[in-house]
Amino acid sequence: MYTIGQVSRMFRLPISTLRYYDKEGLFPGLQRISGVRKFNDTELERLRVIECLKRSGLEIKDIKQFMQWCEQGSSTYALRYEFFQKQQKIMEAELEQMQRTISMIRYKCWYYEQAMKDSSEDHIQDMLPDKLPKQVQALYDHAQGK
Amino acid sequence: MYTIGQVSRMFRLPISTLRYYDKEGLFPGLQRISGVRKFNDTELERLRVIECLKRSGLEIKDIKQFMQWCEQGSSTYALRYEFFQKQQKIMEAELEQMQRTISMIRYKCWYYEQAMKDSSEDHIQDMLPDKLPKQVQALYDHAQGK
DNA sequence: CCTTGACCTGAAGTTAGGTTTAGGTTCTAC
DNA sequence: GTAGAACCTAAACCTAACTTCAGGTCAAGG
Repeated sequence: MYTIGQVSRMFRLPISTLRYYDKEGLFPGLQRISGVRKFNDTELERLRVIECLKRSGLEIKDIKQFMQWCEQGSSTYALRYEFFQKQQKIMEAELEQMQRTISMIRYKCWYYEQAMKDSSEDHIQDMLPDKLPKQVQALYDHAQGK
Repeated sequence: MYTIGQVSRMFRLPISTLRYYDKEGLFPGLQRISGVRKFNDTELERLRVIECLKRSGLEIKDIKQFMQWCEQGSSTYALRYEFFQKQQKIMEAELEQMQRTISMIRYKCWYYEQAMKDSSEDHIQDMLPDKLPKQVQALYDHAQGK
């Protein structure tokens, strides 16, 4: 069993954040001994899940809902399964978006490298929108979702 | 040349957002005719870049800085190049993080599918941390950054 | 003339996810 | 028995990125 200070150090999260999560209901059933929070392995695992779900863009209230389902036992497996299925689809779409964003940024890197060499953007502008060098054209097209 | 209403429709952005961007200095040198904003192709291209940079997680003030460099002409190519280089590195790290997050979510999908079949998590818990089915173990390990 | 639609402004309001503050308890060591 | 460390609470504060509001200008159509 761990105190809030120990958990804070283990996860490199401010104590205030852990208390905030608790207040928001992210640790239903968290044990307390004379008012002091006691985190056990269940809570550590939950905290790992919280960090993952936060990274996936979910809001605290949705994470709270999930934790409540966990608290309710095996009757909510189906709900929890759907929850992750849905989030998986969202994340896969976001991944694609992110890859397009990266293509745009890589294209811009090439663009300014070239602009530095030429001391001008004119030469590049003449190649737009479909006469760029092959590799660069691929980035450019990918960025536009083509 | 386009009015704010036309640009709003073209980009599916609220008019208030475009005005906010302007107020924050994201369109330096935006033309006005008797007080009314007139967006031309330069601003449309800038808006595309703004959306990309926002997706990449940059703050308005950083985007503003970039737009000011654009306004200053060819003397700032090197700065703009570095700007995108830096952002590229950030995004590539974020992409990896995101892929780990997706692995975790895919693992959880499998987990609850299995839990539903077994009507219990016990069987799965016994396989942790390294006796999961091969494909699932790969997801699990990847999620932990291994 | 006057109404309608599209634009303008500055200022206040909103939201999420925390963080900070002020004041209080509890345990351990000297 | 008192000092310090580590915990507790409620409530106020913070920030970014918008959004809403209240009030005003201006051009075109009936």
